Amino acid sequence: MRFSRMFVPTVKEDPKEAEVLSHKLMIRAGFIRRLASGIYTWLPLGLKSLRKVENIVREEMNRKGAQEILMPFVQPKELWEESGRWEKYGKELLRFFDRGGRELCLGPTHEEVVTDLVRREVRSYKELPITLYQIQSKFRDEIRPRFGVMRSREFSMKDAYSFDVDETGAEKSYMDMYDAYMRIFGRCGFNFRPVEADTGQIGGSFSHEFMVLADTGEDVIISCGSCGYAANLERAEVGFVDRDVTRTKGHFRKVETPGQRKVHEVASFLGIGPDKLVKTIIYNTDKGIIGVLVKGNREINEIKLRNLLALDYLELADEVTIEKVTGGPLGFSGPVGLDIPLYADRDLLFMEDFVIGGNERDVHVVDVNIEDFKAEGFYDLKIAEAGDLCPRCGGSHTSTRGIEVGHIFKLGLKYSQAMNCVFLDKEGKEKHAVMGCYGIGVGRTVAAAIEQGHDENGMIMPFAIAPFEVDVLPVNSSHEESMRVADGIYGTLLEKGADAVIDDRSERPGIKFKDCDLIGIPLRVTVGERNLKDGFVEIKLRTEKESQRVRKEDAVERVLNYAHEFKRM
RNA sequence: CGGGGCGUGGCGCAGCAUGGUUUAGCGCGCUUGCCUUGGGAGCAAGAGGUCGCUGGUUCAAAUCCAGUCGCCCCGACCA
Repeated sequence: MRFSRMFVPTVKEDPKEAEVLSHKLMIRAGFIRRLASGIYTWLPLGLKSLRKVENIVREEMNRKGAQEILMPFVQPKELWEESGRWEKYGKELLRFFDRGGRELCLGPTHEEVVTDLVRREVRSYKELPITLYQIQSKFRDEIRPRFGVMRSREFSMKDAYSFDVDETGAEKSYMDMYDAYMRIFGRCGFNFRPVEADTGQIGGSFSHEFMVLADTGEDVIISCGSCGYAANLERAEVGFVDRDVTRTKGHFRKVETPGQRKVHEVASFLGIGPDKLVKTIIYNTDKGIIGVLVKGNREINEIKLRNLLALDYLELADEVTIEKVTGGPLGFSGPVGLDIPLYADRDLLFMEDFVIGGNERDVHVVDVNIEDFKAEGFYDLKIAEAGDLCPRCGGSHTSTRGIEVGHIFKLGLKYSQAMNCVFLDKEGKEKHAVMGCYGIGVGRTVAAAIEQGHDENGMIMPFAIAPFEVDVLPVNSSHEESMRVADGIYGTLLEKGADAVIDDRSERPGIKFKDCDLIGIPLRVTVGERNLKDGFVEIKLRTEKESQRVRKEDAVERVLNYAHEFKRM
């Protein structure tokens, strides 16, 4: 490609609309432009990167025997009613009518369509297992789109669906996808981690998210420094060591705490640390009102709570409810004397003489122990933090931020049952297919690469997904010999299969250098009069500060060597 | 959906509290010419804005008021 002919609208100043780095850089480097909130056009450079990610995904999907299809973006209401999601999906599902009055939606995902396809066409166990995938636009009417293509409403996603005859097969399909994902994100050049994720209402035995590690990531990952344990914040378990605690029952007493509601207020009022307090949180659930106890300096993990009690509905109780149940106002609840089921975090087992609310205004109770009230049980109910114990090996948790680029999970029979996707097994009996589904946010993957690789000059794209591999840059385009040599190198690189661009614009060198850095092209061949006099050109890696002088005849080979090295990584 | 903010040439902003000397300005970008070519040059001459939209107040509105649309941020929500 000749730079002078390319549509690359780079911008010097940060766009007002962007907050996060990848978003700013993608706009500045001419990768994307916004059309409406959460809706973006991919410009040539961005699209090149996007396609490179897609191709890696395709190759690795195909390697595992998954087969590419392309399903419709617009889907009929009826299918969604069958799965029950027309009701459940909520406002993220964009619905509309066609001229005939038929109700449709824009596909936010394709379980319904693919299940419908397979149930129509697959009759026998002999046709299974099968994994189908597509790379398609999705639409989710996000409440608040943000961060450019990181969380947009219209976005490109690879979604794969596996159908198996039984659990064992489904697990094999799952592991195949797990492997494929490891290869995909490895090839993209990411520093990433698969982490255990919550399976949510979907159920199923396991699920993994693939997280690209980046300080600016939206998600928090908890991982163990000693063993391989890693999980997202929703899921991360906290280990514990059993130890004896000597406790005295029944020596608690009330104290006046006028106006002190919040943990830190009570703590500083009483002159103690917040970890000497126990918070009593009242929830409204589909199984009635419950109380949850957790150490004052920790937060309740509502996902764990939901899972523990198999709750469909869970919401903090309002003040009126709290007063009715506890007899005291918000901020003064405590377990002693409460007549609702109480679930306590395991921390309480190892606390002595702690402080709780007194269930009346301006009163707390000190020197309380777990024997002083009745809890249903003690469980892992808090949000994990760095420093907590690993549940597997007793090591220590660390916390990292990450960007979720892939998510795989076992669906089990959820859709095959709801939509009657059956086949005949060896015995001629009708069985439901066991399903799995596997997503990769393709656009988000490009953004993640930028979040992970950048400096003050712009993107530092991984070789495998950079829009170009090498930029041949004649310093002065009006200098004939420079242009001739640059053209020669560029032409040979193309012949040898490198994805090269030549910056033949008659811009001043500063502009060309800046653009090259901004776009994040991994390799640069600078052809300047100064070095050319002695028969030299320069090769510079985007990641390095200094460039190297090489004989102009050797330039192509050197570039190809680097390219070869990068590809092996 | 709640809270906050913004909307002025392509981009980034000033002007608006106190309406009128502003012919609506600045930086970047753009066009033409000269000059220049190792990190977003310089000089000169230009093009480009009914100040988001609608209505109102007023002799007079970018500026005040109301409505409306769009966008951004925080929160709630979320396969």
